[in-house]
Amino acid sequence: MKSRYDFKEIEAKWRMQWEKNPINKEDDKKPRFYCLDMFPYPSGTGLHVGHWRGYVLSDVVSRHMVLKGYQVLHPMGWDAFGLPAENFAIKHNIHPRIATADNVANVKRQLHEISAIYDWDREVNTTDPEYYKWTQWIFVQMFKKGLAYEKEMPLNWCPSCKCVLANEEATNGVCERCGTVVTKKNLRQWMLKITAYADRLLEDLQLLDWPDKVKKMQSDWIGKSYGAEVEFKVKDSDKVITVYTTRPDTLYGATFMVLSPEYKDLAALTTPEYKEAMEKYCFEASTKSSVDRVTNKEKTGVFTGSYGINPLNGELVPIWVSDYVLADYGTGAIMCVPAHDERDFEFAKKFNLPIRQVILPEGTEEKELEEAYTGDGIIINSGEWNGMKAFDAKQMAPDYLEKRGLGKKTINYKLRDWVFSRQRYWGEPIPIVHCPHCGAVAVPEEQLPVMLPEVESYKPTDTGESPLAQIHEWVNTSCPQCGGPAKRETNTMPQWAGSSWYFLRYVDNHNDKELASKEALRKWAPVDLYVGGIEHAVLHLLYARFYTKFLYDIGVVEFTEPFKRLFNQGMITKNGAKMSKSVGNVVSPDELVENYGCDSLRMYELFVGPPELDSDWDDSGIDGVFRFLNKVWKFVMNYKDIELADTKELEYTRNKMIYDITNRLEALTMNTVVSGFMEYTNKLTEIAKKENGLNRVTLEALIVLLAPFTPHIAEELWQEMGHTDSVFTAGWPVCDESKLKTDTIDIAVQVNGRVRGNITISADAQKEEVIAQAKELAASKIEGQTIVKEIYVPGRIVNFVVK
RNA sequence: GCGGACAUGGCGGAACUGGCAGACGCGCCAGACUCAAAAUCUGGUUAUGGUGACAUAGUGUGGGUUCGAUUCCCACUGUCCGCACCA
Repeated sequence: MKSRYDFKEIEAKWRMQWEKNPINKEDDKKPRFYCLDMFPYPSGTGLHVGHWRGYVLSDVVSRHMVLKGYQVLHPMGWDAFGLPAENFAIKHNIHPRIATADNVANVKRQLHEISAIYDWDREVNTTDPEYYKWTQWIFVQMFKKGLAYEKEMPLNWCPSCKCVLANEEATNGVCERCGTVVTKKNLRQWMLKITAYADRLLEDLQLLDWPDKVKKMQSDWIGKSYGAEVEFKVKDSDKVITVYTTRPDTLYGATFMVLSPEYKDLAALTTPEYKEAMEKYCFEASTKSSVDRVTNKEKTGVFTGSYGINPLNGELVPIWVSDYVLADYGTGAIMCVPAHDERDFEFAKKFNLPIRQVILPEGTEEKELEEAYTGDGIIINSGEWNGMKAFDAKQMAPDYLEKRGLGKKTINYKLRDWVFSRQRYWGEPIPIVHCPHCGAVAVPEEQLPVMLPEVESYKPTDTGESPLAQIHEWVNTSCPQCGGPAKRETNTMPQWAGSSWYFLRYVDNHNDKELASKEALRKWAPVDLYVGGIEHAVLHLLYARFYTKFLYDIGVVEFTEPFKRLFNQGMITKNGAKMSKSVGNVVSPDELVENYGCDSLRMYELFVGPPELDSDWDDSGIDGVFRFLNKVWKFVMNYKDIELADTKELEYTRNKMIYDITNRLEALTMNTVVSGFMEYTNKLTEIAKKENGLNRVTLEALIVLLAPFTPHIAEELWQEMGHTDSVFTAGWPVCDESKLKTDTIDIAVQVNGRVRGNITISADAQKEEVIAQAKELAASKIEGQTIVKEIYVPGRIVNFVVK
């Protein structure tokens, strides 16, 4: 008998065993389960204890499913294109491929320390030409369907990364990667028409078992709104200004209009008198960053000199220009109802424009407004609409306008098309050839992949041109369509391209005929459980949903959503800060594994706190888990050869343990699973001491329950119990619920809601009997007072209300 | 500014549909073992009062509903997150 828990020896031994004989073999007689982690970027810093958290959780689930008799797909790979490797390459003049390969090797070594059941035959790497061939293939399909198109427009430009950014990468007007304030730059770029999927991306959210928070973030990002487009004729002009409004019910209250500085007809609408001021204002607006446009709270603007005509009452309304109106939302022009919109109110006050109230809060009198009133009420000052409820008027107005030819019902989205090209080296080349005769032509599918060429300098330029543009022998090619001289597209794809579909490749990663075979996809996809951080809520997770829907439309996959269930694990911080090399607070798992072992660290990762919340790392807590595993070791060693008949108490405790651990594991409340293990081990130890023994069925149940969490020690103890096969063939213990009913129960006795003691009674005792006993117990507290009411909640509580 | 989440001992955190608050762990205190220390084991550990059984208060603050509230409702304070002039 081994008296000491020698984790080093045990863990090395079982890692070798599993390598020889994996516990998770494919077997189509079994049901299947696809459990996926968001694949890592192989950074030079390597993994820290925060990465472990998600990987351990998904591995616990995977191993649990194996024990439940499933065949499990639990793969791992590398999201390896991207800026850090490229920046490293620029600094040290080492090809990003080499730096990436080094990092992959190191992170892979660290991943082995987790002892997850990854199937490394299924490894994918987004920078592998055999992989990005299919990333390019998907782009070509989108191009053929008109979903990938070129457009020149002002775009988010990060002056530090020297690269354009998608809207999703520039929230708050700041670069998502480096925090630099984003400016605007007018560039020709490739776009993906994700807006064509806006409605489906919104509607299908309801099919998903995802955290509400993520669903809300996506639906807010898509930003669907219902309203109307209304046409305003311009006085003494043939121009018409169409505005978009979600409040057509307030149309009678429109007292002026505002155009964005980029509005297309602006020059024609500006009278000579205001021309100079207008040009100055528009020039200034164009040089402001989007952050300045927002943070400069004070409203600014210039009058055009023109007037629009309110289509309902024929009133003349002055037309102004202001940068608070966005060029790329709605029509770039708005009608202003200062009485009922805060921004319009502010503008009207600043420039002394009229304010007319058209909604009166119910039960009040019309009086001068101190601020915009945006609530519901009764329509006034609005011709034949007077007396209606604003809410009803809002519903009715679009149809009303449409019938009279004054406007139409409209739906708008905040979601914009996805800016898909980047002016950087380390990414997938966009498989397009520009021909002076044929225009943009897709590279024929049989010529894919378009390989990323060697280049002398990886340095990005300030001009918005990719480093690839310098390689003339690569750039100059012939047109696949007419054979004439042509030039290759020199931009590359954003990092999100490879990660938007990688979960499909795992199911059939060696396939060189198609992205993945129908059979393999049918077998494994979509993903049953997806585990990763919340930071991708509107980036990767939105893009992957879009790709999946597109691939569904062209018949590649047979499902419309990639991830059935999503779990967002919280971040692990150190001293309250996100772990980073520059802050110097990175806690590496390597040393902890060395000192405590993989099993202890796995269990402690789950014990630090609720897995969906952020937790601050504290090394000292791992001692508790380590002590626990030592206790389990001794406990099993002490009692494995002493067979005791089941007592009622033991039977109950064992079944309750199985019941609690299983439920908590399936709810993914892993911190309570760990505390549950400690609690039940304490209880069983007490029983064993009292009875002077235990039994096999109880010890084995404990060992199997532990197996997904601490697989090495579980295998070793399983062997100590005399088994020759793996603990993962044992099957998940089943709780006999009939044993959860006990003969006696404890009932708390309260007087006026305050607990005064406990009574232990027979489980099938009648109400009268319970109350009689409770009364006896509480006699001294009731004495001298009268019982007004007796409350009896069977199995829980008796409460006497006394006066 | 708008929207959302959260608030429990010295610390991390438990508490299923309203029913014995503080499980479990860390830390701390005391004891055992030891020449000594570490490790290990045993006991204690919300606060106040009492030698004591016990009593009283107590889940951010103030109110409400209820026989009974950490849990439900209202207001406030604080922390975190998302969006950021989307008409």
